[in-house]
Amino acid sequence: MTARLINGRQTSAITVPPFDLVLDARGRKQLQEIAREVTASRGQIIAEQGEHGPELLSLADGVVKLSRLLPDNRRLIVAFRAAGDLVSFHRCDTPWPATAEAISICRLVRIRWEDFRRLADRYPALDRALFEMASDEAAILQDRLLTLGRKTTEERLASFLLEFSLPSAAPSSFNREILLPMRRPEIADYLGMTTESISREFTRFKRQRIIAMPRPSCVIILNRSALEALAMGKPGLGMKSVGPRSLDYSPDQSNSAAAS
Amino acid sequence: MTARLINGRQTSAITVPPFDLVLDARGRKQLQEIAREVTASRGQIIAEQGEHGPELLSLADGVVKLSRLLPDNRRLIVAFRAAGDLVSFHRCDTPWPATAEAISICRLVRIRWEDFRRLADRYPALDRALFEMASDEAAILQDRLLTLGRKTTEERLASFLLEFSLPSAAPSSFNREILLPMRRPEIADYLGMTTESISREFTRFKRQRIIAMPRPSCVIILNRSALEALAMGKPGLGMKSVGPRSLDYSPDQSNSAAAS
DNA sequence: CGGCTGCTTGATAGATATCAAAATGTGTGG
DNA sequence: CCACACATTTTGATATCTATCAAGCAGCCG
Repeated sequence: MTARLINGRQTSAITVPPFDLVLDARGRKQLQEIAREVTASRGQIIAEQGEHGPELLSLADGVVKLSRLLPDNRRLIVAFRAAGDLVSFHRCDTPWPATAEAISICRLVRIRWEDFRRLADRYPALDRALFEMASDEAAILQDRLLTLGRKTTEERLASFLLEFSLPSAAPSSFNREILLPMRRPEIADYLGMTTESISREFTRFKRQRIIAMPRPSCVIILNRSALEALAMGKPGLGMKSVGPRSLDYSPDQSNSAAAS
Repeated sequence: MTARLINGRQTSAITVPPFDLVLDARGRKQLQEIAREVTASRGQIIAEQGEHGPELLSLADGVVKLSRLLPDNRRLIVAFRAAGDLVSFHRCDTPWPATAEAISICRLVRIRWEDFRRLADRYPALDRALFEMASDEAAILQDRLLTLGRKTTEERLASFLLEFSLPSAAPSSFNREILLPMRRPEIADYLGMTTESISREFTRFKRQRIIAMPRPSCVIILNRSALEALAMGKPGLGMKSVGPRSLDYSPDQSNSAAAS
């Protein structure tokens, strides 16, 4: 029943948080007028990679996974989206770069690009907001690239758990508990590993008292700093090995170039 | 001498290609007025991860690598930039998400964010262009994520070679030849592998007559379709193994959700 | 209380990193 | 222009991680 959210966020009326922020009351009203709501349930494909969608999609509630496929079915989940997120940031004249699939009951807000553009012409801040979202997204993807390219399975899972626990301003007992809306194979496809490896690393974390796990979908962080050390790849703090190393390309001159 | 470019593109005056495209003559002139040119040579750090740069940087000439670092020196090159590219797409109030380093002699165009914003207020198309660049970047990063997360070393190197050969509209003999501005350790850090593995895969490709390599920095593509098959992970066309497979999460209902 | 589906665990194989050394390329100075 | 010295790349032998293959366990729903 109650749709599980990644972090317990909750929305009710038709709103698109990132855009609402930069609009005045009138703009918000116009946004609502061009917005339509639909729902999807677990397993439903919301948009397919390669397909040209005439609409911008925002997620009001639920969780969506964005994934890319190789011809032989190897798959990688590029991102999970939660309430308040835009499903994808691709430009309107470009096909969907990934397939979007609901992994829980979702409420989606649809806005036709055409209508959005008209609104954006009146509120240039919308374009700026779009840019900022896309650029934040790029930074996050860069981080994930480092994770998939250079971290061990242990470090990847640690990074994953921290990513899905709240930012943890005050370490209240609440955000120690993570309710995972995705299943093992989805975590595996998100981290570029196999279900089995995910499971083994979970077990290892449990044995080391870094986490507890009353159910497979609920992880309780017992030792956040250990997780953080692992996620950053801090050497000598529980690492299995040093992992691939990188040669240093010593700059053959003093550094002080463009950046003022 | 002649700075080696990734793809032989060439620029001369102070221009910022992606912006020039959406500006009129007057706008281009104003852009030139707020732009300053500097140069950097191989090994010079242009901007450091975490640092707040007050300027937008565009690359007029040369090649730059953008990399992220783990505390124990594992490193991943997030992207290479070539003539005409913006070095980074991060928003101005955000620190550099990666370190930028010149890997050949570079001519950089600097524009203060402050000045750029003033211009963008007059030319909203600039913000839109920025968005489109960032969103294209995100799509490319998603692709790289799939490459690093799910492809074998062989497939990754194939993807890499194709990425750095020209788009190949007409298969002229020219774009069969790739001049690599980066060295083995840099290719390794780009693909999340080791120098040795890169070298071994190159050797294998040579033995299979897929490429020729007169010098380490020059690769000639002899069999592009074989490379393409490998890069996509086509099964049964020279693959070493099937790689990790992904379970199917069969949607428990017919698909036809939000996308009209 | 079955029968599932999804998760965990175990044994093994294979891919790729690591360590070490040889070969090749590149640049410099005579 | 050639020879030498250093940097880079390639090759080889081995270890290790993680995927693969194969059962066994739970939790869940009918």
